[in-house]
Amino acid sequence: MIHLDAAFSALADPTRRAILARLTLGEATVMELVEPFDMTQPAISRHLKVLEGAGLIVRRVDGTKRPCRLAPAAVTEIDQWLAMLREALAKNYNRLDDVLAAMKTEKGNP
Amino acid sequence: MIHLDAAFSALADPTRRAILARLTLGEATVMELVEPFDMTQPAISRHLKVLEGAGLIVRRVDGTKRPCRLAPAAVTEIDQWLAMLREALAKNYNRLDDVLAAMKTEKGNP
DNA sequence: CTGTTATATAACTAGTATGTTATATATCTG
DNA sequence: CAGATATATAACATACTAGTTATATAACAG
Repeated sequence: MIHLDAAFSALADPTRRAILARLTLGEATVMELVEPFDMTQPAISRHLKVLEGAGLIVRRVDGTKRPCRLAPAAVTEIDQWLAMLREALAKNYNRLDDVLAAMKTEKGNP
Repeated sequence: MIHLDAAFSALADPTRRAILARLTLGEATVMELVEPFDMTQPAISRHLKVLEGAGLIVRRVDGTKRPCRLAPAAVTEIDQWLAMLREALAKNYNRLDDVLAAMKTEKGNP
């Protein structure tokens, strides 16, 4: 679980999430990614570096271009970590005493 | 998808992830959460505020205590958003041309 | 070789995050 | 009521983030 910090942190930025959304349509070069986002090329380049460092994308070299595409590594790690929360939430949902205790204190205290 | 920024950002911090992990075992008060983390109480209180703002936990009032437990809201949103990436990754996995193109450029360029 | 295109890096600024200590508030306990 | 306990808030320092402009590097086109 080495990437978790970097992965969640990378996903916390809306520009980076938008970049990932764009990449679901397929590979894109840096300039192709700069275009839709009203932002300078160095800014996007750094976002890409962050995404790459987090294991969310990979890049290949194609002449002077560096096409990016989605990578599975980080998503897998995140999924595994979230599984813990999902499991606990599912369990709590079935424990009525929690719910009842919450209702009791939210209403009138004795 | 209002919480996405806050949720991913909240999860980016290892202390907050550890708090959530602790909460999978069940409700805990602020002081109970302070204890295992070598950090002051105000620091934990703020982490809890962040987690609550992100929809990752909820708190009830029990006298002078404020027990926290996991909430499903944020996890659901995150899961929905990640579904997009998972889907795209699954699709790309089947597109051999991508893989071949990557292999070609990674080896010898003509 | 020269100019152009694609990308990366450096240096800087402004805003935000995270921790600390000190203090306020509210409930419990005797 | 008085003191103790549980939590929140304020004020502050430090460090990180994300953007900018200017510049470097490297490959392509002619």
